Amino acid sequence: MKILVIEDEKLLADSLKTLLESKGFQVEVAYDGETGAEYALLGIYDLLILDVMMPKLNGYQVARQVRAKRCTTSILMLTAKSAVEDRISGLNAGADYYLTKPFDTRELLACINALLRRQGKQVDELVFGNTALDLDTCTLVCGDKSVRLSAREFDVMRFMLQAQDRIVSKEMILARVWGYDSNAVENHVEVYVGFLRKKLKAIGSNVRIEAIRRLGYHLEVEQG
Amino acid sequence: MKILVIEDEKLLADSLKTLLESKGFQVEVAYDGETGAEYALLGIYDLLILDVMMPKLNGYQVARQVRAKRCTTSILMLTAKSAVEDRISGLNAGADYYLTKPFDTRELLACINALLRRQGKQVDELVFGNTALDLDTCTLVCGDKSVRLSAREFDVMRFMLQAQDRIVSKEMILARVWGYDSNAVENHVEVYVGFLRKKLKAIGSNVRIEAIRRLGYHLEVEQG
DNA sequence: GATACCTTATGAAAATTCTGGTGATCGAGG
DNA sequence: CCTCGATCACCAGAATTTTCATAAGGTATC
Repeated sequence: MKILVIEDEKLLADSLKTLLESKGFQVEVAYDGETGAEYALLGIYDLLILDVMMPKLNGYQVARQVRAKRCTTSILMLTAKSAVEDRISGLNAGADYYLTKPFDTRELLACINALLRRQGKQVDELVFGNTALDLDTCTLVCGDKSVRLSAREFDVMRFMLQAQDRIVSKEMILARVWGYDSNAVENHVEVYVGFLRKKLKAIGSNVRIEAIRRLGYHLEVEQG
Repeated sequence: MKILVIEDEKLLADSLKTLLESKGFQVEVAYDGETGAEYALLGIYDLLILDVMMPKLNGYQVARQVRAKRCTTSILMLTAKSAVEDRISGLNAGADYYLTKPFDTRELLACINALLRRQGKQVDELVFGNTALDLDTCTLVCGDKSVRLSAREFDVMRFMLQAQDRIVSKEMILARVWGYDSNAVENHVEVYVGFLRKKLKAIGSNVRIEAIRRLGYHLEVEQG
């Protein structure tokens, strides 16, 4: 689970980082809105924690910018402003939750869990067509047959399943699975899609990974 | 959009119903936790608004019961209890948002919008006539028929749909889709307009791409 | 050191995209 | 109303790009 904290108060930002890392999250920090928005748009985070009052771009602007680019990462807004109007602006700008400082750390963690749960990233299996991906055992299951996936295969498969009906580009898969700063190339994705197709067929799944030229891949249920 | 309100204070429940219906939602009300949980488990609602203090089953219990049955309807908890512990219990019981009474109606509506937005129920699409361009799957949809567009076809179609009623010149399309510095020629546009017309006809769309001599192209809805 | 996994490389295959040409259509001007 | 030039539609095949499948070399792990 990757979380991006966008917060200009260094003290708070760093204590957030420490808190969240102690709970097993991967955390990165941006200290102003502009770099925050830039990071966020990579689309590799599961959650943004976003302060409102910041230099360069404020939190509302960051949220709007992120949503305008059709980035669907969950946003938790965190701010000293407690007026109702501010909460409304935050939610309308695209935030998913609004918490006012000072906040209780247990409440923050409960919010984070609620948001991640809602993303369907905490369930123990992802289902598509007649096939399920068991997140505990990294196994593809179809009827009474099943096959274990390697770590990479699993990451790629999970990302595609989470995208649901949307088309996922190879860049997105690369950024998410290999990391945006790795030097992996698109052929890696192609090879792993090949592996996955083979394993899907082996268990008799009706799920097909369809290639869409220039755009990426797309999951489909085979009709027949 | 269907909303279920579970609230024992009849006055509040009914005013919520009125408010939400005035915003175009379909609303049903349950006046205690037991019947509320029963209704909720039908799985036909897009959102539950759930009071905590209620006879028979309280809000936490309802939420837990709903989640235990793997029902993923969004839950907005609404209560007079404002202690942090209560908010944490609510979120951990499976709620997606926690609002304390008395609440501002505009804030309530902003929350509801945020929750429904997160459900991704509204697909991203451009609509014209009886036809829609699904931006997630790059597909033209008309009734129950649909056809996938190639990357170029999609770019051209999107540009025209975004132009709405305006006439778009071939230069504009070239600049926008192929890039102002490419060496593509106007015939490219003509060819792709041809492709699009064929696909529009194939799905029975009433959208026509009309050529306007010397000026460019224009979308029209065929009258019949 | 055997096994599984990840990365890199390659050529074949497939689909999209581009090209040039031909015939159809339109509108202006006589 | 007819002619002519310009514009547009359409087609078939070429060129290019993208994807697939496979193999082989590295690396980590037990």
